Amino acid sequence: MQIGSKFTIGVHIITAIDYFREMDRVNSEFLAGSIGINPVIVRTVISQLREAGLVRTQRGSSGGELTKGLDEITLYDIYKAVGSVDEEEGLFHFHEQPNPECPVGRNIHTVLDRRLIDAQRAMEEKLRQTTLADIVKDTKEAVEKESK
Amino acid sequence: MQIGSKFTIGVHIITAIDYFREMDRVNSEFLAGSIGINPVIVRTVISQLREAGLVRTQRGSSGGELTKGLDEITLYDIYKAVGSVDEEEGLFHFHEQPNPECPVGRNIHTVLDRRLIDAQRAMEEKLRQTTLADIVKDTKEAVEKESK
DNA sequence: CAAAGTTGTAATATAGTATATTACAACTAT
DNA sequence: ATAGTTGTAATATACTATATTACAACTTTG
Repeated sequence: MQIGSKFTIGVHIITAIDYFREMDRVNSEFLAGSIGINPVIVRTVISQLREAGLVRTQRGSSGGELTKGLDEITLYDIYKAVGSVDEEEGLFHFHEQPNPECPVGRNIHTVLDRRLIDAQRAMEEKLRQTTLADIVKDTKEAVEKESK
Repeated sequence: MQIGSKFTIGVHIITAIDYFREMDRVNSEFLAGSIGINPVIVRTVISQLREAGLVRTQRGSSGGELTKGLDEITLYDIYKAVGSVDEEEGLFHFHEQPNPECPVGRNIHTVLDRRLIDAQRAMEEKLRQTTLADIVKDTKEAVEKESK
């Protein structure tokens, strides 16, 4: 099981919006071309980024812009914005009907849950430690290296 | 997206095998009853636990036993055993066709990957920190509390 | 040894979800 | 006014998790 690609798509989108800031025509079609997916998916993900307050876009008007500095946007913000993991359900799918008549069955959930949440949090904490400034910086450096 | 329930099922199985060690007839049907799933799923998961060297079972002969001490089995061992996350693919699904003709497209993968792997590892590291001895101990304590 | 019970596994079904695609109204820019 | 763009709904497709049926191989029991 994997966390859906909307997360990396979201990162790609924000990176590209900044990277191609000077250019015009950075519309959903252009982004879709860079990412290698359908433009509608781009617009869907951008909608989620907008709802999360990360980008501004306008119906009819091409392109969009970031509402915050790159260093104020973390991977976690995007992960959350696109709903990579359902808030209610969590990262780990627990079997749903442990038997309440069994001592193990009626306690395993409580016993395990704390640990599963901890593990999920540790992953999310790592995502908080990288900002989009890091990503754009590394991307530019990688592009620099190419021309040598 | 969620990590499949085979993981928590695996934890439940090992916990129950130990918890009901004294009893006989801890077969796949009994376990299925405790977990609330189909016995075939139990046998499938047990097969994976066996292949990972965590339990011993025998065709035709009811029940099974652990091959290690509970304190030598971590949540991570079970997570790995049941293949919660594909080794090749990783936890995060990356969009598969970023455009190599775009500077962002051809570098985003390399730039992001390291961070995604780090995040996944942090989660897995947490899973390594809990042993099945912890789980069984907590379960027994929870059962104790019930009778008060 | 025969009968009953159990495991291991294959084959198939079903349901849920990610992603793709079509379509179009609402809006902007020219 | 015309062309281009976004936002979003509706639908299709493919993939995966889980459930279920079936049965051969094997063990245990009487």
